[in-house]
Amino acid sequence: MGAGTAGEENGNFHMSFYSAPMRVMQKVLSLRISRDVCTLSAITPKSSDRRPTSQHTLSWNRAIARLVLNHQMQKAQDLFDEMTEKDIVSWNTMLSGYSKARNPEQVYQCYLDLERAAFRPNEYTMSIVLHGIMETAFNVLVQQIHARAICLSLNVSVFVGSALIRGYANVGNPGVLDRVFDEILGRDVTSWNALISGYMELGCTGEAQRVFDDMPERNVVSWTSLINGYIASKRISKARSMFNKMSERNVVSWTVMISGYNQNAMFVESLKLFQLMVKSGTQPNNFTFSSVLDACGGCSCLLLGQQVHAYILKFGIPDDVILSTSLLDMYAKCGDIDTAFCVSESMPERNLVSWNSIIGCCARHGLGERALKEFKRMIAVGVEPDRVTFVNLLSACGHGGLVTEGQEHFNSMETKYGIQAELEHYACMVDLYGRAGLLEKARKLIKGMPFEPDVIVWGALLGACRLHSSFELGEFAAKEIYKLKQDNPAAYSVLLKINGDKGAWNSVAELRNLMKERHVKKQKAGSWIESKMDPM
DNA sequence: GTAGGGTTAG
Repeated sequence: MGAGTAGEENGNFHMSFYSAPMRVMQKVLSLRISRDVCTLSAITPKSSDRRPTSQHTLSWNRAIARLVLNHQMQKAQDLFDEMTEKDIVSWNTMLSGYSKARNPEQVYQCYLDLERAAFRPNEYTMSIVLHGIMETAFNVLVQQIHARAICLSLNVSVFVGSALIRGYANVGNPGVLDRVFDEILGRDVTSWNALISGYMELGCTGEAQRVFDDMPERNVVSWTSLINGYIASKRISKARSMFNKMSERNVVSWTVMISGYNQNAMFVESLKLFQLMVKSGTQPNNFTFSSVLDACGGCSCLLLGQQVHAYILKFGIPDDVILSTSLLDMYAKCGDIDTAFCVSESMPERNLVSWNSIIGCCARHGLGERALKEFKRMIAVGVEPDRVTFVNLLSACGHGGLVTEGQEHFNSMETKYGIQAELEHYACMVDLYGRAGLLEKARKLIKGMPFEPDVIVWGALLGACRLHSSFELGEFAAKEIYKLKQDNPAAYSVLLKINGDKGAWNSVAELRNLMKERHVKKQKAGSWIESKMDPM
C-alpha cells in the first residue's frame, strides 16, 4: 500500500515511508495534490484527540521544553523516555529540540518513533519536521511528508503549507509551489511571503514578482524577500529601486541591501547606504555590522572600520563568532595585521571560517610560518580543514617562499583529509613554484593537471615569468590566455613588458593594435590610499 | 507545554 492510500492508519505508515519508491510517491502525490481532496477532508481534530491534557503531562512537557530551550537535548531525551503519559506536544517538543540543534537524523528517528507509537501528527509536528530536514540530506523526504500531511488534512494549515513551500523550494522543485500554496486554507501574509522566497530561492524572479504583485497585503518581509531575491540574481539596481519604494524599512531590510552591495563588490555604495541607515535612526545589529565591516575591508577603509569597532564595543553589540571574524578580516584587509591577530587571539570561539580567515590573513601578509602554525593549532583543536583552508595555506606558503611545506600540504590534502585538489589549489601551486623561480616545475604541474587550466592558472605562470624575466614561457602562457578568449588586461600588459624588455618593438606595436581592436583597456594602476588622499 | 516568511564572516 502506498502512503497516500485511502483509509490508511498509523500502523502501516512507516512501512511505506521506508519502502515506497519515489516514482510511486510522485503518482500518489499527483492524485492527492488536488484541491478537492483537501477541502473534502475534515480539518478539525477528532473528538478523541481533544482529550484534556492531565496536569501530570503538562508539567512534564514544561520541564522538557525548558531543557530544550537550554540546549540540553540529552537530558530532555532522558526525561522524555521516562515519561509514561506522553502526548503529541511531548513529541513535538523533542522534535523541535532536535530541529533547533540541526540534528536531522534525530528529527527523522523521532518522527518515525512517533508514527510507530501510533500518535497522530498535528500541524506543529509537520512544520517542525519539515524545518528539521530542510537544507540537509534528509530533505528528500519532503514529498513523503507532504503525502502524509495530505492524508491527515494537515496540508491546508498555513503553518504546514508555508513549511512545505520552503521545503519544495529547498529540493529545487518550483513546479509544485503554486499548487501547495493553493491547498492552504486561510492564506495569510506569511504564506504569501513563503511563496515569494521559495520562487526567489530557485531564481524564478518573474514568478516571485507576480506573487508579490498579486498578494492582497504586503509587509516589510514581503518587500525584503523580493529585494533579497533580486540581489541573489545579481539585479542590484532593481533591488535598490524596490528598496527605495519601501514605505517602511527595518534593520533586516537595510542589512539585506547593504550586504547586497557587498556581494556585488560595490563597497562604497554599501557604506553610503549604511550612513543613510544611521541617519534614518534604525539601530544596526550584528548582521549589519558584519556586513559593514566586510565593506570596510573591501575598500580598505581602516578608519571607518575602527569607528565601527568602537561602536560595537560602546553599544555592547553581542559578540559572536561571525562578527569577530568580520572584524579580524577587516583589519587584515586594511593592512593592520597586528590588530587582526589581536582580535583573533581574543576570540572566545573559532569555527572553520574564522580559522580560514586567520590563515588567509597570514597569506595576505606573506607570513608563511605563521600560517603553518595556525593550521597546526586548528588541527589540534579538532577543526576539520576544507578546500578554502588549503587555498589559503598554499597561498601563504607561496607568498612566504615555503616550497617544501607547500608541496607537502598539497600532497596531504587528499590522502590525509580527503579533499580533492581543485583548479584553485593548482593555481596556488603554480604560483608557489613560479615565485620560487621553479618555472619548469610550474609548467609541468599545469601539463599534468586533471583539468583544463583556466586564466588564473596561466596568469599565475605569466606573473612568474614576468618576475623572472622568462620571455619564451611567458609568451606561451599569454598565448594560452588569448586562446581562452578571456581577454585580460593583465596578460596584455605582461606581454607588452616582456616584448619591451626584449626590444621587440614590432611585437609591442602589434599588441597595442590588437588591444585597440579588442577594446582592451590598459589596466589602471592605483591604490586606495592615493585615491583617498587630497591632491597636494 | 509544541509550529510557518526576510539579514552576517573565510
